Amino acid sequence: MFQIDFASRIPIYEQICTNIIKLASAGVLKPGDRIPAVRTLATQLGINPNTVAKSFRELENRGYIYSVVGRGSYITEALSENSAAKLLAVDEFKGACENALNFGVNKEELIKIIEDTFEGGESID
Amino acid sequence: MFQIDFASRIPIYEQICTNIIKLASAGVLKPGDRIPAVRTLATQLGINPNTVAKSFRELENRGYIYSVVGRGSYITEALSENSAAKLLAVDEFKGACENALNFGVNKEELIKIIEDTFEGGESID
Amino acid sequence: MFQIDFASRIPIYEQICTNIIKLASAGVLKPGDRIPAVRTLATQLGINPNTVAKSFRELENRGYIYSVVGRGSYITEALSENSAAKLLAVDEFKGACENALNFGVNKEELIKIIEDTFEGGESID
Amino acid sequence: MFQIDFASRIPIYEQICTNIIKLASAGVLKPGDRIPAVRTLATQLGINPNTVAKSFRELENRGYIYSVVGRGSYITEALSENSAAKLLAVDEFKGACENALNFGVNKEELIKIIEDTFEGGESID
DNA sequence: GTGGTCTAGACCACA
DNA sequence: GTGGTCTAGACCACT
Repeated sequence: MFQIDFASRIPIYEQICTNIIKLASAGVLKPGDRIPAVRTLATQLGINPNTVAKSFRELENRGYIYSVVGRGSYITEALSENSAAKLLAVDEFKGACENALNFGVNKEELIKIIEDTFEGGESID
Repeated sequence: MFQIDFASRIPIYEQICTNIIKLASAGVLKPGDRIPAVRTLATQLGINPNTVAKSFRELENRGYIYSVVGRGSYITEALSENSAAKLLAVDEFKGACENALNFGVNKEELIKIIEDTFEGGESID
Repeated sequence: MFQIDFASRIPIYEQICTNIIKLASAGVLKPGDRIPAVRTLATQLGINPNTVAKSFRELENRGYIYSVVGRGSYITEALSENSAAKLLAVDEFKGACENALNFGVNKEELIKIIEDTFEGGESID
Repeated sequence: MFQIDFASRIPIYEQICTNIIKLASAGVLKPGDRIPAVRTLATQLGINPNTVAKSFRELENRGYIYSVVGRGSYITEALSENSAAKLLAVDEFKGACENALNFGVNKEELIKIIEDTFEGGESID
């Protein structure tokens, strides 16, 4: 299904969340689809079931999946092909934003970049 | 000089790093400038000197300051007001911006994120 | 695993770094291998866990190991038996050798230095 | 006379020692020459006289200079043009030697390099 | 006085 | 159990 980067500092449970979102962005997982059982996925990835369970709990909290006892976990409408990619893009944008702030780029500069981007982008269509 | 947010999940030593980078990016600290002594800053911020020392070590590893025993710590050229790091941050921001545009995030959403970021981050005062 | 020379002027944390590098260069530790936990090693060596943690952080900065919370620390590819670092060390040695020759240091003197170095350093046992 | 690198981690007093040895290697300072007074040199270099005094003490301990109260410090025969360069070369060689040891280069390899170097080098003459 | 090293504790998130 | 962060002390070499 996907791989865990054990060398990464990003918690495994978070990598699982991101990967499921990515699979949804790619259209591999669609709303209503059943995702693998906790134990199955844990075995596949070679990690502790508790860790997988934690990521499912996290995804459920965010409203991206819902779990039914005894049946499994399912993708919700909130994690459709387009919304998933959008979520990742927004996350990346947030990170870049904070980074820019730290290096003293001022707000106006950033807003100008946004406006340039949107102007250029919209005229292409 | 700046304030530490003890309620934040971001480690104190990292907050110190970020704040020094911000001060340099804002032009308050210039290359060659001496930054306050470990113990002095620790007292000012109301934290343990070891924590301050840790952030100085971190900044030194990143090449932003250099420390000399018996003399103090100094800002390097790498941390000038218009450093390469700043340009990189702007570039990354541009990329994230385009990506967000491609995935249909609208302009207002992005501007809101910027405003949230700058609100939370601007504790330099 | 190895011994710390408490009488040495070389910081303990640096001795740990060096010893791990030596073990890896000797092929005892291979890329992917897990190194002992901070607390375990600290107990074995009879030192404070913080000191061990510091050396692990240092090794991680140099790219020789990577640490993951909850899992442990692992040797990276950069620290393989025939790593680039080793080749670099050999190159540096060659340069120093030629330089010594140019300044009239005689062969016996150099060989004596080598023997002194290897005598002091070979506490891997 | 020479410059101090304040950004370097090498203690200033040691930089002074090395620089005086270098000047002797270059033939600028010859045995019997008087080296500048502690206070003069301190002012020139922009450092504390205590630091200069310490390096002079160090050089005197190594037998490279001798100081006469009220008259100044003088280069000894031990620091002649050739011997000085040799000392530096030996120091560099020692460092390279330790480094090679750390990366698991074995003694025989190093000795082979030395022999190759001396073979190649002596036939050039 | 400066930063660097080390110890002996504590609490946290993650697995 | 793992590593990461933080505090409160101490001693050291260097300026």
